[in-house]
Amino acid sequence: MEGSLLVRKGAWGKVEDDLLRACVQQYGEGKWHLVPARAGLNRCRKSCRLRWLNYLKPNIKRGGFTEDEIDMMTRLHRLLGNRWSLIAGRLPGRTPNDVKNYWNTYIRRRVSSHKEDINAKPKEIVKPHLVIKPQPLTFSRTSPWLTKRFISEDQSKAKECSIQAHGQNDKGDNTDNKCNNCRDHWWETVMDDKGGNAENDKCCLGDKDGKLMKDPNWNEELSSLTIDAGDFLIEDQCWSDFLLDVNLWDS
DNA sequence: AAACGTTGCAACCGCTTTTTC
DNA sequence: AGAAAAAGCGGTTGCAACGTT
Repeated sequence: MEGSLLVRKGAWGKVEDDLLRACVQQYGEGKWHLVPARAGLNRCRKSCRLRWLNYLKPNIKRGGFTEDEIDMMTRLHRLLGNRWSLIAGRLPGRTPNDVKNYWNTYIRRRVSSHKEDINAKPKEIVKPHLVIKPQPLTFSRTSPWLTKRFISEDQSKAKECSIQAHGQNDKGDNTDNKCNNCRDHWWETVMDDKGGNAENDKCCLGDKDGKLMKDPNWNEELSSLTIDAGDFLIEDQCWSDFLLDVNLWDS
């Protein structure tokens, strides 16, 4: 189908929209290569996906951007650059295409006019921003983290130990068996915003005071870090949120 | 009223990344 | 492990609507 000369291009009609909407409602999002056939549309998968994501999706917000949204967008752009999908992910109801279009019209214009103002004034020195990016961790071959001792057979064990281990450990240390179970699993959920929750993350990464654990087998650089997690994380917030927000509001 | 310029948005294109086999 | 297919992303284009001369 895709690449065929018969595939329709250009603006979508109401009938096509209805067919696509009905198809997604019936089969759900995804499997876009099947959508044209399922919906009876003479469109390529890319076109169907784009139409759904940018226009037909139910929660899409229409109309102008609010001041708050513009402020957020500006900060996020300063932090992330042209990563429109990431920026849109932080603006509920806005699509990457919306954000990109808005930026390219309103804000770029505003920035360029601002630059003209700046050119009239003496130049100020701009401090470079520190961008925190995920770094690969390295473990030695003999690290217990890579041996069977730390690989669980049952994922439910992780949840179980998170619930059981902490708060019931009257010594408050991480050396008992329950906490070893917990340590087995923290990496499975630490970057998972949806599945995990902040409470579990704090639990799995830290001791009862919210301090990040120091494990003798950790990479040296990592083990030198001791961060008071409880001071930063608020309810329902995850580590990825925290890392982003640090850069976002510290500018 | 007509010609021309500008704007805003939807859609396309090509490339990269991820997933599947 | 590697190839192919699918998904995702950002840059760019096309065009209708609107404003200006």
